[in-house]
Amino acid sequence: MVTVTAGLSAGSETSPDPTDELISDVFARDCLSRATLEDVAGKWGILALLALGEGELRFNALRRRVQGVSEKMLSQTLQTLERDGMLSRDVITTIPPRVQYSLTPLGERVAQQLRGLAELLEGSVDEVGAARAAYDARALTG
Amino acid sequence: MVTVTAGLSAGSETSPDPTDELISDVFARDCLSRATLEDVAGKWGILALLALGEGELRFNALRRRVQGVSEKMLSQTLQTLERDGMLSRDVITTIPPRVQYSLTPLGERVAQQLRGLAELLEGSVDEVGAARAAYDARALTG
DNA sequence: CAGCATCCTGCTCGATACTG
DNA sequence: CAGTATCGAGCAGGATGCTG
Repeated sequence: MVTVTAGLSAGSETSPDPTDELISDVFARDCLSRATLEDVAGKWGILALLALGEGELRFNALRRRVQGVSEKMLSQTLQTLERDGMLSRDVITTIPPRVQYSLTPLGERVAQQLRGLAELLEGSVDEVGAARAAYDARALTG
Repeated sequence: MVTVTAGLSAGSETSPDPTDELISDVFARDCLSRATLEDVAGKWGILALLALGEGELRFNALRRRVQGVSEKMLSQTLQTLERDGMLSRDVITTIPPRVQYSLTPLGERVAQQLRGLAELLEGSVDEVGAARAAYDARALTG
């Protein structure tokens, strides 16, 4: 795996694997793909993207959908995701003001991946619950 | 969407949608699926699962693969994922001691989803980079 | 309604040192 | 090698109040 992180070839670059077409690597500390992964997969990022995957929403509707998120964190999360090109923010200057959030094509693709993950986990609650119970029982008995 | 979080039916449960077979919901604050989502999608959780998706690894090998993770955080992350039934920890009592980490079937399924996400993002670095540049330029010019 | 600014808490995380 | 224990800094994140 090539781990060049800024698109620049290192002085001693030797093309280790010609079949490898990716120049970005989520395992590399300073790679943009890893930073994006953290934005997208963060606690609130996932839920915001999943919610918008169901259709565009206004700020407070989003806030109600993503239970437990504070105004501050939702605002912050949305700004980060907008900066990463995952969603677009459309201001309708009326009184009262309205702001519609919707996914970009890139955001849609990411949301689709996240949906798969969320559905898998929602369908595995029993399995996870059993695993936790077994683990905790083990911890008690040694 | 039914948002029962513990498999218990609320007193006023009215079966809002008969076609909905899921009883867990990642959007619900206290649902186990959401907790699991946070464990799995956390900063280090994703990378640990992705690394193990390439094959079983020992502690320090995992630590080298997941660049930037501290000993403490890796240990903590692995414990959480083991508790959730995503991976298994096999101790080989030799001197020096060896511990092999490998994915469970559930972990494999989760890792597969994460791989799709990671590959998508690795392939979108240019798009994300451009989006960030545009966003930052906007912020400067007002 | 859709936010930003401010303050403040506490939990996350990294560094360091020690154990089997 | 594979961790655990402890400590301290810093950032995540909640509460509150204000603006357009």
